[in-house]
Amino acid sequence: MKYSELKQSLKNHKLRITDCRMDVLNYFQQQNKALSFRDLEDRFQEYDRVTLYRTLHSFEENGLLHKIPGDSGSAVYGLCNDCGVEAHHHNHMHFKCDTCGTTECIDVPVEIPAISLPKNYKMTDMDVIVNGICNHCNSN
Amino acid sequence: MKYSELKQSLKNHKLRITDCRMDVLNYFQQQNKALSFRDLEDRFQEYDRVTLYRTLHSFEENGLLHKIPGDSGSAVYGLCNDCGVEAHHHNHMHFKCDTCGTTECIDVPVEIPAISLPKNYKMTDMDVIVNGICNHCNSN
DNA sequence: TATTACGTGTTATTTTGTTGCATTAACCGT
DNA sequence: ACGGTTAATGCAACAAAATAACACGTAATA
Repeated sequence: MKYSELKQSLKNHKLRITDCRMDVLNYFQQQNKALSFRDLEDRFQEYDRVTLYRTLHSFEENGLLHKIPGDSGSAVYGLCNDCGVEAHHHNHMHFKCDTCGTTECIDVPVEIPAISLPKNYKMTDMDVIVNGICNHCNSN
Repeated sequence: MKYSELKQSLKNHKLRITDCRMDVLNYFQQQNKALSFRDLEDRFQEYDRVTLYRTLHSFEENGLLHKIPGDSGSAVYGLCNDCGVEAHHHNHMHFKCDTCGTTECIDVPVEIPAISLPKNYKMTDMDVIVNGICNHCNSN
């Protein structure tokens, strides 16, 4: 992704352009998978841990990243596609590979099935996490 | 739930009967919702932190509890209904209330919809987390 | 380019999770 | 009921993850 596009992406989400943010955003774009704080820490030793935490938080705050539910303990983040500063729309699902551990956002819109919730419950949103074998691991 | 039933439940999952385990299991039964380590730590100050960690782990190991995916960072656990020592069967879904933050296991079997995964992906399991307003918060 | 508001690095602190070891308690057979 | 074996507990130390405070530097705007 081009430098100018990254910059525009940050601007669109009302974030100032800084070295750290450009690098982190670029890394997410390149990797095209969900990343944890740990991943960033390993990759960007030139930036302070605290700065990386703040980068993730500001990205999440401004709709550039979304937290992906997982039972691993530490949070994992994925790029948002069409999220504005205010509202998130995540009609996609998440796929976690049992073999390599990678989590991806799959752009198959989730057909919300006719889930009959108990009386007086109201659904506003839904997360679907599919576990299995990803295309990469499956071809080995 | 009666003392003898709690005891039997522990035995069924090949766990020794101890004060801590009885109390924790009883608490899960009473609360009837997902609990975090933090919840236990607050409730049971008479037990050492380490013991509570180990209690959660042994319960999970032996199919008494299951970890529930969440984006909160720290893990949350829910009671298993029909899990044996070896295999977990979680065809139920999880509901997290936006208002009170409570996570519950809803015993509505999840009809796995016809999700068309991309080529070469293979699904083995699926987690569904529904966000919304729970029955309690909805009636206020 | 000067001002302002925000981002960064540093340090310190808090919270969270783990490991090793000595003591205690539960289980099982007799 | 007793005694031996094995597992659970508490304690202390440690390690890792996350947050807070503050001084300094830098991006945006006019």
